[in-house]
Amino acid sequence: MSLPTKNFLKEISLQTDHSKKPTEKQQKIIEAAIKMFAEKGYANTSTSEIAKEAGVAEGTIFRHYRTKDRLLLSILLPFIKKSFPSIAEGVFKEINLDQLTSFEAFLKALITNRIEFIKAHKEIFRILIKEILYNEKLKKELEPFVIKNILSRILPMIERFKEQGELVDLPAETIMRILFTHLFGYFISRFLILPDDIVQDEEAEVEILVNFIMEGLKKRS
Amino acid sequence: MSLPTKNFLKEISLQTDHSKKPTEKQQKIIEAAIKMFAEKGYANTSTSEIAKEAGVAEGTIFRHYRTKDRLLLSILLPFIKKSFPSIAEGVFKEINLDQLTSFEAFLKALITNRIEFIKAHKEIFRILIKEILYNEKLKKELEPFVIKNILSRILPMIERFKEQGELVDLPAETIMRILFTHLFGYFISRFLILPDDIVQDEEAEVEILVNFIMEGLKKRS
Amino acid sequence: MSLPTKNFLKEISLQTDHSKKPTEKQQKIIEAAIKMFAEKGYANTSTSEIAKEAGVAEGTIFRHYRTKDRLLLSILLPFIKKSFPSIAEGVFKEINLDQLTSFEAFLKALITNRIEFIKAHKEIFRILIKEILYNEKLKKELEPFVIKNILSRILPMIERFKEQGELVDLPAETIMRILFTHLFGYFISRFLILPDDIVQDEEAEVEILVNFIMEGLKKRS
Amino acid sequence: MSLPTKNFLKEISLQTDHSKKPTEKQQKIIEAAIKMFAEKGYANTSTSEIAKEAGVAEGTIFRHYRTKDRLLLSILLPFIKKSFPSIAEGVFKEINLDQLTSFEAFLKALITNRIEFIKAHKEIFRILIKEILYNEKLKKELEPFVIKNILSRILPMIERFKEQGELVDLPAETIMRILFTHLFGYFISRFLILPDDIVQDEEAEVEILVNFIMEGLKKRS
DNA sequence: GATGAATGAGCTTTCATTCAT
DNA sequence: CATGAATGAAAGCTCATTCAT
Repeated sequence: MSLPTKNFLKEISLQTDHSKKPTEKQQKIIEAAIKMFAEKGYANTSTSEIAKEAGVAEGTIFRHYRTKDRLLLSILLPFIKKSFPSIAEGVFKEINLDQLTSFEAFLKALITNRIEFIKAHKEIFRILIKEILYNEKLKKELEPFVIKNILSRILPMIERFKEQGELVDLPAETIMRILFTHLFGYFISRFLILPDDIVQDEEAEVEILVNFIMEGLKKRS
Repeated sequence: MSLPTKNFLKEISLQTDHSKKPTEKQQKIIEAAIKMFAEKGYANTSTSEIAKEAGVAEGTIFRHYRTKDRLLLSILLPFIKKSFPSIAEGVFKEINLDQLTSFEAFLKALITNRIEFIKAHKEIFRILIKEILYNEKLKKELEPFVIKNILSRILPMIERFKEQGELVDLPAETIMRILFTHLFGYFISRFLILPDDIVQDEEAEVEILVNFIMEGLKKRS
Repeated sequence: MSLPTKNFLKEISLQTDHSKKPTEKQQKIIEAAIKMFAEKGYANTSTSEIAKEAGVAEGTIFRHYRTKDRLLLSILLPFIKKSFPSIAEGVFKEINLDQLTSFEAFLKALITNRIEFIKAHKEIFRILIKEILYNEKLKKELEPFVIKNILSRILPMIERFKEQGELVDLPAETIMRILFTHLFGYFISRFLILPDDIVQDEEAEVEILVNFIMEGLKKRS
Repeated sequence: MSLPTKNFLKEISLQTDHSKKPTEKQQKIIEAAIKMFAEKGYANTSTSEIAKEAGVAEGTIFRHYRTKDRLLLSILLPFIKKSFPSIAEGVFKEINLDQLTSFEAFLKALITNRIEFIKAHKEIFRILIKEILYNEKLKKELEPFVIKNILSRILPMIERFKEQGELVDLPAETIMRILFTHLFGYFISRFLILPDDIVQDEEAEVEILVNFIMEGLKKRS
């Protein structure tokens, strides 16, 4: 895949101008593409397969999305915008941060929020992860974007809780990395590798996960 | 990719018949393929690229490996044989299990051992993970193999330590799943997503990781 | 060549679904393929040669016929349907059988009819014969079809004329075989080996041929 | 197939210089090639298949025969020399022509002789016919050779018997063509299309065949 | 806007042939 | 002599993309 633009962020905002409502055919195409990309991966899915699955002519795909690349981006970009940048914002909006007296409460809110989000967009999440891993280019282009949006928001949060004496005495970046490694790893394991319905008691699952991380990160006395 | 055989395990043992020493060119081909598959993924790498990278004619690849599929398997199968089946065996051989009085010690030995193994074959690990995620077929064929080899060995171990009162009072399968999710997730995050040299103090890293998991899994008093 | 189906007869009827009108390019492709297959044989003709001859892109061939195999079948199947099953039917339709008082008259009608048919499709006939000889698989798949359609129609005819005392006292199968051997042999010699225009007086030719066969087969007194 | 020489006849005599006895490996190669060419046709048989069947290395084939073409010729040329040029000679040698008072006796001797010859070299005969039909070039190069050798010998014979009043009053060329068409057609039908062992009583078969032809060709009173 | 025929670049694979050992 | 690794040209085929209708 050769991404059509060098400036990923600009592309995202340009893409936003798609204020026009998608036609019924467009909807069908997107649905078909999501299904097949998630199943077989972008590179293993041909546009003709998508067209057949969507019940449209192959030309129709290109009329709307110009290239296969942009079809992928049309799926991923809205998802990325809704997920990464707001990774904390979403939390912040739904929770009154001031009332979060503990890092544990913050973490629980964050994880619950993200799990729900991924569950609501499971297939697109799968596509994104697969392509990040498979496609060095996409990964590279996403990296600064993620760093800017996630790190910049979470790091201060960590600093604050460190000051409050809630977290282990490690550099904030290290804590960040540990947190990220485990959370991200958890999401991939759970949503890309394990069977779909393995977790039954979601609340208990989050409880364990938070406990897990907290015990690893909380200040040792 | 259409895997050339239905019986993955048989294929593995047949593949062992590599009694003939590989040519110099064969070595070059394998090296080039590993490099490119790890970088761009199997589906995004053409055999002509591999040939060019290896400095051989494209025909030479097919003289030795018959298909692109089998080239991939030639890389993955030896790795799988060395990694999955022995995931605990390796640990058992190097450590005197009887002396492992605690689950923590066992976990530390296991993780250290596997990290070293992956570090020694980082690129092949990347290829394997990428293809497992990207290629539903490979995943499906690997699943029973993994279940048989990993679960059957680790589960008894967990039972034992549960009986010794070291582990949280959850079903062994749940503990297993939690352990797997986090370890696997950790490996993927660390070796496929984060930059190569982010971990400097490996011993401390394992310490944190084990601590992390132990705190989450140990018996709560 | 690996024929795409096991059931030749089914394939034939499926193929009939050619309800869509062929494109102009499709027509060109078929014409070019017929010309080149007849000239050089299927195996010695490359799809790129056909494309060049037809004045289309190579991809166009595969868009319409999926494989080189099916291109060949697209040419042969309609011909087979029109030729073999009706080998006698065509005769029966055009001639009032009841009025055929003699085997000689029947034979003459049959031969005249088939010669005209082959002359009208000389190139396809050549392709078919060549492939039957060259391609064991095609021959095998065609065999039961031919037996069913030809033998079952001609044998009763022979029996009838034997009863009328017109034919030599040999088993009907033997007469059938002799007839077949000579007719088929004649067609191959004439249309595949001898120059195109060697026969000038067609009527005389048939006369000689029928005479030839009749003298060999008629009842000896 | 691109025949390696323009002058077929010269090639034949050059080839004769192979007075050296073939090695055991050469024998194996020739046998394997004959078997596979007869079965699948020249174009559908790869040199590596031949090598495997013969139990030699692929290089060995090329060491002895330089090209795949020449391997084919090594098989066909001796056969052609023994068959076509002597088509009558063989007859002449074995039979005392002067004693042949009738065309029928000549024909019977000729046919019996040729049937035995083909039966002794059935596979090579098949290869030759297949390639003559499949390969326009070979056919073209063989044509003058055949004309020169066959026509020049049989035509005078026909003239002679015509003068003796044994044959129908048609131009000798026409009689020749009819004879050729039927004989050649008969051989192809019998040895390439019908099953191997369909003829049980060979003597009766020849009897019928000769009768067949004679009745067609003999002088009508 | 929607279609699907047409394209051509590029893919995997085959194969006759060469040549160092 | 025999081998088989290596070659590269050409084969059949796929696929994203274009464009006339």
